[in-house]
Amino acid sequence: MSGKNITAKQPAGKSSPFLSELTLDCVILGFHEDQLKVLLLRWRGTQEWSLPGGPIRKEESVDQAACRILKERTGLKDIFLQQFQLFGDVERYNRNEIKEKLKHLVEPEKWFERAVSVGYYALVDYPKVAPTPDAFTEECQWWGIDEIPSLLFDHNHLIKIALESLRIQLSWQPIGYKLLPEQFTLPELQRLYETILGRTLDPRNFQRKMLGLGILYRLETRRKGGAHKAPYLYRFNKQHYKAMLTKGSLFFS
Amino acid sequence: MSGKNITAKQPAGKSSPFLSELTLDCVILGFHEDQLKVLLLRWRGTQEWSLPGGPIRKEESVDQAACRILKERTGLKDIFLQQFQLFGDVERYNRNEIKEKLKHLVEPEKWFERAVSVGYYALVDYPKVAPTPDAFTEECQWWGIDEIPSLLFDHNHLIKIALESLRIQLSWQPIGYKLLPEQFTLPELQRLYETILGRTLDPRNFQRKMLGLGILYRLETRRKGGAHKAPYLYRFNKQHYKAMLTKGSLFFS
DNA sequence: TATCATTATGTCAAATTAACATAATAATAA
DNA sequence: TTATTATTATGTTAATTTGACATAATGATA
Repeated sequence: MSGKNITAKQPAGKSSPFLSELTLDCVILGFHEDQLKVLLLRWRGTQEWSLPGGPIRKEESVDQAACRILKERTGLKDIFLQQFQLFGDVERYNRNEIKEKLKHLVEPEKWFERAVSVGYYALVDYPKVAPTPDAFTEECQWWGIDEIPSLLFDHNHLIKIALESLRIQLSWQPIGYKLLPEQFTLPELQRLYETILGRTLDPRNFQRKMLGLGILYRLETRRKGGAHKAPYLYRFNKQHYKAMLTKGSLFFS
Repeated sequence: MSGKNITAKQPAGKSSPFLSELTLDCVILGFHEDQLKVLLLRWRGTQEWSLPGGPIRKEESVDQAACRILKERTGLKDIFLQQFQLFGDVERYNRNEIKEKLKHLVEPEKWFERAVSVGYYALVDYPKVAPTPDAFTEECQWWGIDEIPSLLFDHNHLIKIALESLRIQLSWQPIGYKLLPEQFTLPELQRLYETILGRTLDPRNFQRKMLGLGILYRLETRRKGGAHKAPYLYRFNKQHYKAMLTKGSLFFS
């Protein structure tokens, strides 16, 4: 979210003609029960939700800030994090409507005049996350991507753009497995792709394409437990992935 | 570039733990004599070059700032502008080596402690540009993309990333024509693609693919003047392009 | 009117994609 | 123990797209 900096000292540029505030917002995505989930925070004493986020420290790079925020909210590190866009509309942050909702937490005159925010999305393994609120919030919770309420700031828009970026990147790079545990079955991976892309895929074609990439390694073991044929387990194979990257493939011959 | 704000009032966050400075850098690309060109500025009294850019005004959105900077340096508006990345390394901006080079222009203690910069690239029609320096610079000039000197800040890196983004976008969307005049021939377009992608393309396959997109409109007239067969002129067709966009096309069936 | 440089164009083989149905099997119920 | 159920694993064929390839046409100039 873009609110954690609201206790910071008075905005710098009070006398400057230039804006000076930058925050970072994180669209943390998980996959659970065949549904994409996003981690949201509820602000103290309100029913208002927003994305996790906050300002960037002077001694850390923007990427490091994204890692830090992710770590603080989920307990996870070494996670796939992708910067996807800077959101720079003039009125995205400092709006009376928002200040009114949060006035018991922040005196309206303490707000920065403006804050621009850089969006990152993270792909995490759902059960590994320990959702943790920050100083301004009292609840940190997964929300189904189709059940998200109206959020503070421009965070509904941010999530929308994050998903569009994810879909595009997913068509280029096999990053889907990052939302799954280390070992997963092909049907699980397929359901994940279907969820993100929003349409069904043919299992035979999916398998051919996915295995054809040569980046998945089939294990000896199968996943047992269902009342049906036990599926093979797979793991992502970093070696093969690197080999694939060198090839490259695009629009023109 | 990230230097225009150096005369702004003292950095805000002097007492804040959070960074507060944001600038914008613009990779303005043109195409001339079968070469990609980028517009660079030479700083007053130095041989140091950088990208055009500057801080963002409080009353303008980040996109608007990009338009403004582009307009100021080239005289052009309504141009293809694409945000491609935020550059947020801690030491990208405030480095002794840079301050030393520009100390006759800016007192070293006047520099912001840190500035993060958002990169945009612009695709312009080369002959339409009127290169214009800003307050800190005395020369504004096109440079061949392969002849760029060592630039201030992280601008060499910025250009590299801009080109990578452009190549990727070019494989998705037929944006190449934006670097050409309103009317152009297929061989011209092909040479442009070859230049950006860095490899030769087969003219028959290129034509088939490009015309197959249905977004080019062949004019009656041909371009005369060369000692050879006169090529047809084409124009981009916005109608067809929109139709194409709705289709979508990706990795999975 | 011959020459030169460049443009315009078509075919075929190979690779990729889309569409489609059935046999295998782990768990559970009968 | 056997049958049932739900799900997984897998192969073929036609359609489409891609890659590789060479020649005839023509505007300007000599």
